[in-house]
Amino acid sequence: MTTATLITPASGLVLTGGRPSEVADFERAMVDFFVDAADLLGVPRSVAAIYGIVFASAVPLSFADIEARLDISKGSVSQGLRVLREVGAVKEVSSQEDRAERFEPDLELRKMVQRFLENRLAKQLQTGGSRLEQMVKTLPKGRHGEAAVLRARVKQLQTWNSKAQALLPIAKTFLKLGG
Amino acid sequence: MTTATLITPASGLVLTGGRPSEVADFERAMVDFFVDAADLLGVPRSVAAIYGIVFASAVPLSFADIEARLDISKGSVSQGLRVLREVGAVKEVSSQEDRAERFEPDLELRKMVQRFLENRLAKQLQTGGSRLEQMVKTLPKGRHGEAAVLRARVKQLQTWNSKAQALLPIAKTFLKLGG
DNA sequence: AGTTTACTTCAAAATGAATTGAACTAAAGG
DNA sequence: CCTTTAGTTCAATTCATTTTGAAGTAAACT
Repeated sequence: MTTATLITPASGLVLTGGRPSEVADFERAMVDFFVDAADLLGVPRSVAAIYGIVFASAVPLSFADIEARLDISKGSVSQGLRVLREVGAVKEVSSQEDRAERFEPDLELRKMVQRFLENRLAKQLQTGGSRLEQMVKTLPKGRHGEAAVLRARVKQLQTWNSKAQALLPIAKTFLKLGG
Repeated sequence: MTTATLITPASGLVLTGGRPSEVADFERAMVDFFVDAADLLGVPRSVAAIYGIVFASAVPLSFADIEARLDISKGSVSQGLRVLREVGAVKEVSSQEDRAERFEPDLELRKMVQRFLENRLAKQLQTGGSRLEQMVKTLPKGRHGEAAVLRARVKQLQTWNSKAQALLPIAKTFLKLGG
């Protein structure tokens, strides 16, 4: 088997194959797109890459396809697919051809974004909120204006925290429009 | 010097001292708050911790104060402060007492958040946009409905990308209200 | 001029996260 | 049943990022 190995500039990942190079280019671009997003969203790059390669295929991909196109180990593919299945980003479809599992994108992006907002942002804002309560309790009651300064700072954080909380549902609604 | 060493549960950082423990508690909570946020925003934890300890003090802190309270190396303090000065999160104030530099929080949080939105989110959305253009160019023109499937997927990403772009200014405005 | 104090630099060490791959399980095919 | 194919698991490795600390610079005292 002839194996041209191409380095994807941005993702640092590798796509292999002797397949038509427009396809490789397209896949590369798609993988890079999701890998970039992954950095932002705090998801492991390999997981994003797997999602990208699945998203870039019009037909469901097998485990082996993914392994070959990204040139990553079986172990990584297995773990990556597990994560993606768990969050519902990818689903298994049965194939008549052989007994290999095949994967295609499942959730709409909207739902994934929404889930991200829920899990990462909302949760974070919430634990931030309780930390702030904790802070209010431990506010040093020193003399001078010092205590006042610190109280003001905590208040500032609380204001910010609730604004962010208020923004979340707005963002959700906004992203929902139009689909 | 008696040195009680306390482990901060969430940040994994350490605060040392024989100082009144309410103050330590308060500082710990503040440092944890910012360290949590740092994870979300993709800033190194030690940098966030330094900002936190500075934010938790009603009076400007010296280099040595920071080093001692967080129990981190001089090198880390130096680098962390450099980053914070560069982004304007912290500023140097002169002290009459001695020739040590002192630091206090500079930018309002609002500006820091705004700067984050600009730099990380806006930039990301923009490079995502150009990747998408690239993808359109390399869309494989295979027969069947396959090409159509892929075109639809790219379109979906574009829609999402522009929605997010549109959301940014809204978020900015919203966060600005009330200050 | 020499010493101390205050900080910076950067190569090396530590840490932590992602990745590999070999051993394993399970189901299908013969 | 025995073999093959398909995928999982997890200890060990690799890789990237952070952190350290020792050596260096520079300004302020004396």
